[in-house]
Amino acid sequence: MTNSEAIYIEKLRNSGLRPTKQRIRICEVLFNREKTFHFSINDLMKIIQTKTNEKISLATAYNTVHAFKKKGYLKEINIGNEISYFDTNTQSHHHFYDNQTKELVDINSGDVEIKKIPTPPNGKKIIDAEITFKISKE
Amino acid sequence: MTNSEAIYIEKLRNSGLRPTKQRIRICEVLFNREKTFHFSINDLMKIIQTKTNEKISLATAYNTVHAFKKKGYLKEINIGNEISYFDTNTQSHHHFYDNQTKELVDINSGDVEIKKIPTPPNGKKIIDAEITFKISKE
DNA sequence: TAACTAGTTTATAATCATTCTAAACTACTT
DNA sequence: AAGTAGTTTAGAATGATTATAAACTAGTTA
Repeated sequence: MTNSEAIYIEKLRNSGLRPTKQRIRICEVLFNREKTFHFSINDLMKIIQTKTNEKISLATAYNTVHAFKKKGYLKEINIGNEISYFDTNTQSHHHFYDNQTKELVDINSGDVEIKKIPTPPNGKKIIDAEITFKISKE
Repeated sequence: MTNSEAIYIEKLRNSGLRPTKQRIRICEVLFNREKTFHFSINDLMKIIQTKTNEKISLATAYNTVHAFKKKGYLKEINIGNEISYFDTNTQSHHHFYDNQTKELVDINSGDVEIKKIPTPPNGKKIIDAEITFKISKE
């Protein structure tokens, strides 16, 4: 057992999720990284198929990613509506979105500031604000 | 022929789109309004079925909405990735999005101001910036 | 260790929005 | 009146996601 495995087993147990082979593999793929990571379920499947011998079923990938999202380890990002992207950076932050390449790039929270905030409709409160800066080739 | 029909026929012709029955009906549903209007293809189908005797096929609804988008009469909005919404307000503007009710509300451009704008990645330029304020019950 | 139970995984089927297809139809031109 | 290019249409196809239900497994208890 590698060192990181032990960490993920701990993490999963603490979240009330049983540390199964599949979940540990997915943790390693997603969280064993320097930078935060954007991915689709399809990306995740490809990475697992390439880097691991074990097969993980598509349903498990969906189940696990949703479980991790529920626990706050992943954030779902909805841009360009075709498919869902997930982000290992779960803090509120903003994105560049390249319409041509469909690439998503995190923006450091400090690099953006909203000056004037609008009044929400009656009986509602603002719980989050996210800016998408659409970009294209110069 | 009503007055508005004539206007839409003109508008369609000027855009290089043949003024068919179906397109004129859709224009009336979408553009004969005081306020700007958010809708899904499904919404549009329902409205047409309710308010019109003529049936319009689903494919035509998609074709027409996409044609109108291409001509700049509609704007596609991608929030909460399940389905596409379209907006008759084609200017760059911001939205409140109610996660519970899935409702989308326009924000007046003057009510929001971005103070600090991040530097885009190399070779890219920012073409648009849109803020989504997620709201929920107080 | 053996047996139990609730939580998981899995292959497959089902669903739902959207796009494709190809045949019938129609606006506009000549 | 005929031609042709653009449109509409029903239905099939696609692709992401979710549901299903049977097989499997982690953790508990005896």
